[in-house]
Amino acid sequence: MNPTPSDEPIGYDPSAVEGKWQQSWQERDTNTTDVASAPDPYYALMMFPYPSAEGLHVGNLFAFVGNDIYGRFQRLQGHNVFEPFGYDAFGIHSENYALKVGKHPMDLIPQNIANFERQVQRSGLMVDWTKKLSTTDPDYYKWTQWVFLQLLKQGLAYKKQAAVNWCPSCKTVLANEQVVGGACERCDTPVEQRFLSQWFFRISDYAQRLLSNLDGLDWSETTKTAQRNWIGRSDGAEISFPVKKNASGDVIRVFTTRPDTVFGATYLVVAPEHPMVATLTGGVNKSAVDQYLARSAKQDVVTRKSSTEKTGVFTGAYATNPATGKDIPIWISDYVLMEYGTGAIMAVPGHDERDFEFAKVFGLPIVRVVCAEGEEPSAPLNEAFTENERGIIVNSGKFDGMTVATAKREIVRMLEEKGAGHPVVNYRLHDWCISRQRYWGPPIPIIYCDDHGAVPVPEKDLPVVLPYVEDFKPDDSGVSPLARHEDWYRVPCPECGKMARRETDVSDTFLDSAWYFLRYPSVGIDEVPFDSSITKKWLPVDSYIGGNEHAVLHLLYSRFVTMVLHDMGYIEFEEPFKRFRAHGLIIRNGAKMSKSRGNVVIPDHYIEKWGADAFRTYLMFLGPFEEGGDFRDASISGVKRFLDRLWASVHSAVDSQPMNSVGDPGVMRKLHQTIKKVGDDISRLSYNTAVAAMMEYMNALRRGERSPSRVEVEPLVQLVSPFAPHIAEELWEKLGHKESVFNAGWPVFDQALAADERIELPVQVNGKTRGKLSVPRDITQDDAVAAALAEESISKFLGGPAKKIIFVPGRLLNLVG
RNA sequence: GCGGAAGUGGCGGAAUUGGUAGACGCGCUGGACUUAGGAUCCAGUGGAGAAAUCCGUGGGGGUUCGAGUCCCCCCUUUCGCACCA
Repeated sequence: MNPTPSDEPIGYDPSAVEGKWQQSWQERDTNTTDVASAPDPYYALMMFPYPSAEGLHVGNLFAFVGNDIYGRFQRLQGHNVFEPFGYDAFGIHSENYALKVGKHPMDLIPQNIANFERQVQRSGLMVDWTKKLSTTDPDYYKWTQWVFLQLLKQGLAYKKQAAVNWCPSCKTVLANEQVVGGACERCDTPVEQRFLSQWFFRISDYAQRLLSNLDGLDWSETTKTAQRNWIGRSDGAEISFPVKKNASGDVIRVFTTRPDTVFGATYLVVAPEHPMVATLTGGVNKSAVDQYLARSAKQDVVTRKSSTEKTGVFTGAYATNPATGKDIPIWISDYVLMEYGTGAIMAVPGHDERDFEFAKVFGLPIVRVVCAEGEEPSAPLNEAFTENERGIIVNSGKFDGMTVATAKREIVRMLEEKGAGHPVVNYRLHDWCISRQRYWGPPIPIIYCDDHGAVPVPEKDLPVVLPYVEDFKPDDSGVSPLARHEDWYRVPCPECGKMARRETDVSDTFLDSAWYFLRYPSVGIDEVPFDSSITKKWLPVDSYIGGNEHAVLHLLYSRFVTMVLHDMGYIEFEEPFKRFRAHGLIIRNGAKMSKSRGNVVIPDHYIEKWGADAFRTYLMFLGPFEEGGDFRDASISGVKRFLDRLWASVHSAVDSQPMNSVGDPGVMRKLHQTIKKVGDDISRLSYNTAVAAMMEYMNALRRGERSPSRVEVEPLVQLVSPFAPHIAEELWEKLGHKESVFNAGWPVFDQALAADERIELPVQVNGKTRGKLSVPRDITQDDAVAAALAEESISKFLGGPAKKIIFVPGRLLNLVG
């Protein structure tokens, strides 16, 4: 006789079990991957974290566990899984924090990493710790500097004086991507404009390739969309407007996506920073223009980009509209941006909202050149008519009557014949500014020599080590703190040996993370950044999981760097991540977790109380992995109860039953259905439903106080192992196995055992469910109808004979009266 | 403004192709065991109704034998981008 469940000791002590197995994994190298000779490599990568001083929070853990489950599942499928871990520890975030607490980042970061690592280890990830990296390690950033030199070699790194975003609080330049709504992404301070000499990467050269390749990637659709929008391809034309005033043959080139409206271009507008402003401006207008330029130069970027109020000034000059032959005035306004297109536009107030507004403010002519069907060409415009789907061209000479699409093509052809225009594709994507006037980053490996200019540091001299300096605080000078350390920056020129000066700026953290996935498998190899045969074996990354906040920046930069290294012949692939899935965000009380809200959850005490296994499983159970969910500690107990019942079931099965016990047919059917479902669900990261399926099976195992037998419960240990690895190992051992459960493979799914021979067939009358019939799975339509009509509770809804019968074999019967 | 995602019980959420709406868990209710239970186990649990039955997936239309799922309009929330010509 089996003991009744209520007499069993229920519940187990997670900390003892988890400590035991974490130690065992370490001693037995269970999680170490043989990168050199693994026969069936699978690279399961997660985005490496910034090791903050607060430590790991549940948002990090949610992502790591999601990846870990996927990696462990792939291992159970027979792959040699490589799951590395590292730290993205350079950057403003670390540095600002170090300043705040009055410590040096070189002292602080190792402490943070140690704390972080303790937490990560405690959560039971299948990480190969022999391949750990930190971007702040000279052995790593040596190669980050090498990457910079490769881009330089390819002509893809260049220095230019440019208007850059300057955060007066962080005292550094920000990339366009780090400016959110005109303010610093990090501290919300309004960003100012400064003119500094900066290093840029020519990512815009790769815009089309970065865009086209997206189609072939197995990535979350939302991420691909974000990248497409960021790259921002727009098809249009460049049109030249000869300047009337001077005889030197100057032309103003404009970019437009609406060449079909060129007959309605009644004035031109150039950006205040446009190089031709000075030559255009004459006599009486000069003082007004100077005033306007001074005003907009002073204005911070926030106000300029956020206010839609139109301001501007007339230059006094005119240009000729190549379509109409008429002279039109040239204005200056800050609603035209120098960084997009040519920095000049043709204004078509009839068909562009911004131009319309501007024309209204300054009383400029508004001409209609597009009509809706049935509308009079002379109909006045009370607002810009921008609907181009149904638009018909009017007041445009021989082009009248054409659709917008046709006119676009024909008018560009006409302009081309006149030499006044040609089709052009423009991208929103700008070159990547990588200079940072800060301390905490890899020094850019350049030496400035009076005779030889900017000389790259020879590769043999890498790394250019970031020196330990006490005063690493940035100042308002616009140069890095390293520029205050002459003993560091005074070095001989590599070309001629004459005293020269190091570049004192450091590079953007996004450069650190743009290639780390290439390094992981080759960690420990000092001669090269990534060994070619190991790289060929492990890359591109098979599965990459990370946050959608990096949908644009990190993922785009990584793709760019990978393409460049591919073009240089270092690697054989040009896309680094075959498959990418963005995980969701864990929120708390309906709000995003943040320090300012004080709702950040640190996992430590949850793990202490419930165990890592229960906590991991709970995180995966609280909502769809790709959407995230609300963290509420209320329902952890349900998951722990599930693990307790698993524990009790295995113990009772092993302790009180013979080895050759047989399973109940109904339970075994459910088991095989569960094996199938859990495997399918994990494959598509539907972890919450996988957990639900296992719980459902557990309910079936113990329904009516039955004691499950060994064959019923043993495979469940394997199914649960990706989620709750420690208890799975313990129970696997209890079941008599000597090897790790992660070397045991996935339970074999038997289709025949999973099939139900009888099913509950829902019967509808006129589309409303009126009953269920227990019938053989392969029942014929006639038999099903007969059985349905025999049921008084069903047939009573059907007045007479059924006029129509819809029968979906095995699924449903619908009788239409 | 543009683009994406989403609105389902008291709560978190299921429903892979149009086919039993509410799996699984929390909570709640009842019971068992117990000196006790905020432990454990079993069972029940969308709403209304004594029942038959009716009503139910943000709101309103539509397609269909059948709609949470498809189409049109509207409302709400949320995340990106935003004077990009």
